[in-house]
Amino acid sequence: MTYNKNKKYWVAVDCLVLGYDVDSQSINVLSFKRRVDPFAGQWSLIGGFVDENEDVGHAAKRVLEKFTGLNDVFLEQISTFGTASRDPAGRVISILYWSLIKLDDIHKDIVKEHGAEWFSIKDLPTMVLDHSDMINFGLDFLLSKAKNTPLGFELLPNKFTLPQLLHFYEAIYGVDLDDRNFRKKILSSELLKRLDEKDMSTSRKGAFLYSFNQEKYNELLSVGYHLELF
Amino acid sequence: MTYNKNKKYWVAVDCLVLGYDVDSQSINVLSFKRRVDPFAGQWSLIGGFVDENEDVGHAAKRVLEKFTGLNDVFLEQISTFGTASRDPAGRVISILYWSLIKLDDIHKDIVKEHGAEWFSIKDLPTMVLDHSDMINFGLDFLLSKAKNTPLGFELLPNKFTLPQLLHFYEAIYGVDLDDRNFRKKILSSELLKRLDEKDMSTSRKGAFLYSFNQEKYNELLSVGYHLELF
DNA sequence: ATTATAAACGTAATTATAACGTTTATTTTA
DNA sequence: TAAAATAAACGTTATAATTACGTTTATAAT
Repeated sequence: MTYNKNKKYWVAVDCLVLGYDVDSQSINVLSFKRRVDPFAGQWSLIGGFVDENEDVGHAAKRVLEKFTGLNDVFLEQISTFGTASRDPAGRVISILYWSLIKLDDIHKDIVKEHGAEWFSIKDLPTMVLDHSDMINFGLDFLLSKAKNTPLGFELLPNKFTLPQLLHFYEAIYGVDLDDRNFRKKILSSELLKRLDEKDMSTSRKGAFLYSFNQEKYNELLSVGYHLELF
Repeated sequence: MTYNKNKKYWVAVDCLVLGYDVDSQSINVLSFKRRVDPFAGQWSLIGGFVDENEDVGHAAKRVLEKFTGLNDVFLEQISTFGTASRDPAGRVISILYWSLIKLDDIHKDIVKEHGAEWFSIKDLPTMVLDHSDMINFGLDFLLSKAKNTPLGFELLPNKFTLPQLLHFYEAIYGVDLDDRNFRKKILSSELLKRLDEKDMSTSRKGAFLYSFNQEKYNELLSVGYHLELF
């Protein structure tokens, strides 16, 4: 065979699952206890090897569903880690994906059933192999991409309040935003739809719930619109 | 060995080399005639297999230098292509890098020596395997990233004129920009340094040459600056 | 000296942003 | 049941940025 003089390596996918907790206003990373040796028992991202005749994107979906029960959620390839020494047990090239999920109760339950644990990014455990590098890469990527894409809406509940949205940006960028100006800017884009429903959990007055209008956003994109959220 | 039940695959790097021709105002892709079977003789991006004990980033550098003679140029990983059927000759996962280069005379000569050919993106040949997908991915990536990063300066000569910079953005986004407003916006950022030197090649008056101030940009970045070029 | 012309500069109207103060809707409690 | 408390929502004004234009300038060729 033509390529035979070249070496072959194991190819894995790892998936950085990020969630945002509206109450504590923190970004959380989903971690599992690694099951395979070496380093079984250490904290790890979810991952697995790419099967024969399996597209790498399919492997990522399969791994995500296997460990979390989640499918039909945001899942995207972000980078490939392939230093020669990244895994002392053998040459493994790992393709990193990320999944941004809405931390509502359903997801919390599903994840608990599968034996996972959420860690705030302010309080991460020591991770196996280069998984800390993967997390750092993903968080940098989040910060740079959330400025001009509607990534934040993948992490917030489908129905969210303007104060929640504001606090999300304040949390990830570590700044204080003026609520009056934020409100004006975000509403002027007309990408949010105000619902006839209020969240009464954090104030006496209650805060109107909004949903993100993905169709409108796609429409605007197709005519050259450039979003600027922060 | 722990991982032994899993299959191994060939892992390659491919490199999308992009150049911008100031005169024809077109983005060009560097192509080579593929040397290995199957499909030897078809147009291809430059690429090669990852060596044993070699970091994948190193493989990309090695491949770029081998085919173009270029080193110390912009080189970045952008995506990994890993559908099971992408290469009929075997399971190969390919990590795509891109290199943005300045099409000055030195580069033109070096590249010619190595038997490459430049194609305008408006007139690309049929490419081998999924290399057309790779090109499309890279071009989309360029458009989305050039809006808020100084990527354009990797593609322009070290010394460029404001009309050249203007035409670059007009070319890649396919729009007409107002030169007076463009000038004002770009100069207000103070990221360009005007040199005491003019390019006399396109007008009697001559156009001042500018250079991009990378240090100033890094400095601004570190205090939360967000560039918005288009 | 005059002409041609790309490059550079200027201005006024409009729009967006920043930095503030005020009002409202609701629950709790006095 | 009126008053207090307070997050949420709304409003205003000054400043800065953007847009849409017109005008001047530096140089080589005639």
